[in-house]
Amino acid sequence: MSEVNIKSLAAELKLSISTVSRALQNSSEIGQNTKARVIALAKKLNYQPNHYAAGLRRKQSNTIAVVVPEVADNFFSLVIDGIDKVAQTKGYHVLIFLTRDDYNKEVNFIRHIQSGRVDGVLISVSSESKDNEHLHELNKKSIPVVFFDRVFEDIPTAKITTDDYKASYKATKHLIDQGCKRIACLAIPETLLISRKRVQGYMDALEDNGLSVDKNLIGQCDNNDDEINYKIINDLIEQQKPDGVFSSIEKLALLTYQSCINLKLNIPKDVKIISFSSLKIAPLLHPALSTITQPAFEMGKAAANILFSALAESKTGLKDDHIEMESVIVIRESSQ
Amino acid sequence: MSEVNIKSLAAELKLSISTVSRALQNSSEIGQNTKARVIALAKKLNYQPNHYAAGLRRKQSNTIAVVVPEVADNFFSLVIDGIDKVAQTKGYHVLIFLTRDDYNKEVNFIRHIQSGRVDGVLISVSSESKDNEHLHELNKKSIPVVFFDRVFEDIPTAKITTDDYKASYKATKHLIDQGCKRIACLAIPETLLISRKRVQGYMDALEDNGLSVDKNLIGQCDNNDDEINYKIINDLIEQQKPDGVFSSIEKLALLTYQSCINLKLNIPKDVKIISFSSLKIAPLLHPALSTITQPAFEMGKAAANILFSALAESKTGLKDDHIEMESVIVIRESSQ
DNA sequence: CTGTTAGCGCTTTCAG
DNA sequence: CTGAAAGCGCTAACAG
Repeated sequence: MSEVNIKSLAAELKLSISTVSRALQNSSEIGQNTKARVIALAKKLNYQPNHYAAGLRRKQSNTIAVVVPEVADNFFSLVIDGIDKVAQTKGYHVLIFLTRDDYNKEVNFIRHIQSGRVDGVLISVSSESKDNEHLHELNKKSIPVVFFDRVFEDIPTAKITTDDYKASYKATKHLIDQGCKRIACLAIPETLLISRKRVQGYMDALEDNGLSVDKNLIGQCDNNDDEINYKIINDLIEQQKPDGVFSSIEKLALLTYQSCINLKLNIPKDVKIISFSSLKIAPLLHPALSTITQPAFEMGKAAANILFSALAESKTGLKDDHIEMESVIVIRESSQ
Repeated sequence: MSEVNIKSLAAELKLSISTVSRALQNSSEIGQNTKARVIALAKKLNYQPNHYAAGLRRKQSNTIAVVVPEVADNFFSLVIDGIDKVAQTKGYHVLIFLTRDDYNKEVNFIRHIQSGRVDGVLISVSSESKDNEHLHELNKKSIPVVFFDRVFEDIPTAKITTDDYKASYKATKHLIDQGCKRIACLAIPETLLISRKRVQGYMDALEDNGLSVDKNLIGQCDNNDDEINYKIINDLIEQQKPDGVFSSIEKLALLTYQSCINLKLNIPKDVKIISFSSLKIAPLLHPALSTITQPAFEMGKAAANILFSALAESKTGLKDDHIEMESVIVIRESSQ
C-alpha cells in the first residue's frame, strides 16, 4: 500500500520510530525543532497513518456503526446525515450496516461489531418483536449503544424516538378543533410499531373528545401498490364522506389529495387533511395541507451526541434513558 | 474489548495459534477433527475475529469507501443502497464519507483513504471543475476507483453516469411528437453539470426538429425556495403559455402541476408535462405526468460490481472506461 | 496435519 | 528530550 510509513520517515530523518510517532501526535515531550522537521517531511511525502495499526494498538477505531433497516428512505437518510454531521466534528467515521429488515443479518452485524471493529453503535432495529439477545451481548461488552426510532425498551441504554403517539393525537385533535366530526385515518401495516402508535393517538384523541371510533373510517393501506391504496382511499372518501383525514404517511396524503380533486371535493372546506410528511412535498400541492414533520436530522445529531458523550467519558456504557423528540406540526388553513 | 481471541482459543484447546487460525479459515491442511473442535469452541464462546489485526496483516480491509456529496437525497441514497447490496454479497463493508459538497473535505477524505483504510473507492465528486490532483494520487497508488454520476473524465479509470443528455433529448422529442410547439424547460442551477446536460438535450431536440430555442421558455429555478420557484413557473406558464413542459427535476414538475391546476389548464390537453422523477411521486398526482427515471439503484450495483471485479483480479487498477446507463422514460398519455 | 516464528504499522511503557 | 523494545491480534512462510 502506502510505502511511506512511520518507519521510513524515521529512517530518512535519522530519528527513532517512537520519536516520529510522538512528534506526529504533537506530544509535549518532543522538541519544537524535531517536531517541525518530522511534520514537514510527513507533509511532503503525504504520509497517512495506518488507521488499522493504530486502532489495533490503541484498541480504538474512531469509527461508529450505524445499523439501519434501509438507507433509501427519507427518514433514515436524514438521520444518517445528522449522525455523520456530528461524527465529522469528532473525527469519527461512519460504517453503514443495512439490515434490509432481515433479522438474521442484524444478528450477524451485531456479532461482527463486537470484535472491536467500532467504538460505538447507533441502531434502529429491524424488528421490535423478536429476540434481542444479540443486543444484550453488545451492551454487556460495554460497547456503547444508542437506539433510535425503533428501539428495544428492555435493554438498559440510551434510546431516542419521535413522539408518534403524541403528534398523532395532537394532529387529530386539531381536526376536531376545526369542527371535523367524521375523521378518517389512513394507516400503514400494523406490524410496524409506529403505525400502531399513530393509530392509537388518533383513536384516543377521538374518544377523549366525545367522538367514537368507527372502523369504517380507518383505511388500512397494507401494500406497496399505489393503485390499490388509491382505491382504498377513494372508496373510503366516497362512501364514508369524512370531513377530515389524518394520514400516517405522506404518500397516502398525496393519494387523498388526488382523490379529493377527482371527487370534486374542496380542500379544506369539504375535507381537511393533516399528514406526517418527511419529504415536505404535500404542502407544495396545496396550501391547506397541514403537516407533521419528524425531526429526523436532529434525532441523528442527538443520538450521535449521546454516543460521543459516552465515548469521551469513561466507556462505562450508557445509562438507561429514553428521550422523545417532538415532531413539528405545521397547520395550514388557507382555502386558496 | 472482546476477551476471546485466537490465542485464548488455542490455549483452551491446547493447540497452537496458527492451527486455530487455519481451522477458522477452513484451511484444507487441517484435520476434520481439529477443525470441528475449533469451530465448536469458537461458536460457543462467540469468537469474533479482530478485523483490524487481520487487515493489518493481510493488507486488506474488506471495506470500501463511498464518497458522496450527500446522503439525504433520493438519488444518492438509492445508489448507496445498490452499492451495499453487492458489497454484502461479497462480504465487504461500506464506509461512508459525506463531502457535503465541500471540496476540501473531499481532499482530506481521499488522502485519509490512501492509508490502506479501504480496498477500493466509489466516488461522486463534490465539484466537477476543481483541481483533481488528489484523485490522481489515489489512482496512482493503484487503489481502484470507480466514479459515478459526477465524474472526472481525465482520470483514467472506470466511470459510470446516467444518460442525462440523451434522456432529456428523448423526452423533449416526445413532447414535439405529441404536437407541442412551445415547450418550456425548467432548469436547476447551471453550476451543476447535469443541469447543463439536461438543458442541452432539450435545446438540441428543439433545434433538430425545426423549433427555435426561446430563452423566455426556460425557467431558471436557481434557489431552494419553493415559493420563489413557484412564482417563476407560474409566471412562465401564464405569460408564455407553453403547451409542453420539460422539467429537469421532480419538485419543479409538482409546482408546474399545481400551477396548471390554479390556472385551470387541463393536463395533458392544454399542457403536457414530462419530468425527471426519482421519488416517483409525480405519477401519483396525475396519470398523465410522464416521467424519466434514472437507474440509481442499478448504477450503484453496476459501479460496485466493476470495483469488485478489479478487487478480485489483480488489483492493477481499473481501465479507463465510461459506461452510460439508460434512464427509463415512462410515457403517460391518459387524459383521465 | 501441526507448531514455531516473524512480522503488518503503530503506540507506549521503560530506560536513559 | 529521545531511543529500545514489547506487543495489539492475526496471518503466513517455513519447518517439521
